[in-house]
Amino acid sequence: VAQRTLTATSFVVLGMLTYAPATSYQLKRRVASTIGNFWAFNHSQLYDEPSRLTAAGLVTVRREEGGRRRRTYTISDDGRAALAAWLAEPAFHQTEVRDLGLLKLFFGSLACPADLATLAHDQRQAHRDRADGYEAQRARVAGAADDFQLATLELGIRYERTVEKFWDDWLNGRVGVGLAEDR
Amino acid sequence: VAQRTLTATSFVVLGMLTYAPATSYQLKRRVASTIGNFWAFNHSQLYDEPSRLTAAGLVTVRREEGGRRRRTYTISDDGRAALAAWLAEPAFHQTEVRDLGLLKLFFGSLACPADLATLAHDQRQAHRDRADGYEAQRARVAGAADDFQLATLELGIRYERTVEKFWDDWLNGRVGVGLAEDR
DNA sequence: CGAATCATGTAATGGGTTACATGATTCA
DNA sequence: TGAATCATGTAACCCATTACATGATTCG
Repeated sequence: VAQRTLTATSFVVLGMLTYAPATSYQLKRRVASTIGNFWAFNHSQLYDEPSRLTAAGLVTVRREEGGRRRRTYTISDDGRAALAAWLAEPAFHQTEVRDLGLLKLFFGSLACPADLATLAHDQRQAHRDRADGYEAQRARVAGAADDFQLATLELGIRYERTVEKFWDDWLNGRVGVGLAEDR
Repeated sequence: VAQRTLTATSFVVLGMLTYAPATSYQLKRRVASTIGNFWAFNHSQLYDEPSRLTAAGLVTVRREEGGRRRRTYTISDDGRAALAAWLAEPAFHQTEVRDLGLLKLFFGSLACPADLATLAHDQRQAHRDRADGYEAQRARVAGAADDFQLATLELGIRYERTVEKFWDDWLNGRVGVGLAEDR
């Protein structure tokens, strides 16, 4: 039962396994349709992390005999305890927003105006699409998902609409010092 | 002039160096007061990355003779070209929002109500503080920063207010399926 | 003048990203 | 039945995180 510091990835895997045992591919699908919306995990992470958690005794594996010899992971009591402990402790970490578009905007003075306009259009569209997608998803899963998952989705929608509006305002000259005062 | 794929960190460093040559510590300070607000870089990254960029020929170093033997980095023409090329190319990468609080909310069904309430209070306060901080900062730098940097800050403020309101609504039962319809 | 903070690095570990590979299904 | 996609992994490299360390300043 080797000890190590658990990462966000660890808790994502543990959390997903509380719903039901799963293979890495199933984890990938569960993640992709939920938190993967705003926090990307590439599939190899979801193949690696369960191994580590197994080594730490937080999940157990069972490998198929024949065929593909798939590995199915199940959360252990220790795993549930670790997850519960994490949920109970205060979350004082800063939110990270990693947005290449925003980074480019920051250095906008170095870019040519045409590229900036393209950037703004692309970003507005991308965030609008994303918001639309979330709303469609919400309509689809409204019955199945629990309130917490729906709340997460709700914040996702609000976030994307906020950013969409920002780029729209930017394109229309409504972002700037001059207008900062009128709330 | 070794070739390698440039990362976001690379462009942050290159971009910061366009303002003026800088030591790693100065980079750290410039970053901390701007994009470091929402995209964290630990200081060793800003000591490592310039070395890599030097190896790639995108910046040049000059080391002090006496005293601390500080290294001062200057962006090269190749560096400017690389930055310009990046700014000109379309940005089709998904925004990443890495928020531990949101992750905990997602798994809220596994937590006890009291911990969830604490979480919500903490998050609301944290995001409010952050928004207030940004507004203070905007007031402070309004004259000095360029429009693009101010725009970045503006989005930061809108983002934090959105999230603050989300947690506030959550605490007041105003996030949920029932109310989804009334826009 | 001692403590705290500022400033400037290096080292080690491990997690994440990318790329490589290939066996199963599905579907035209 | 061939192509495309789904599914299931492995391997290597590199960046990011953490920890370690220590010399300069500042300030009470």
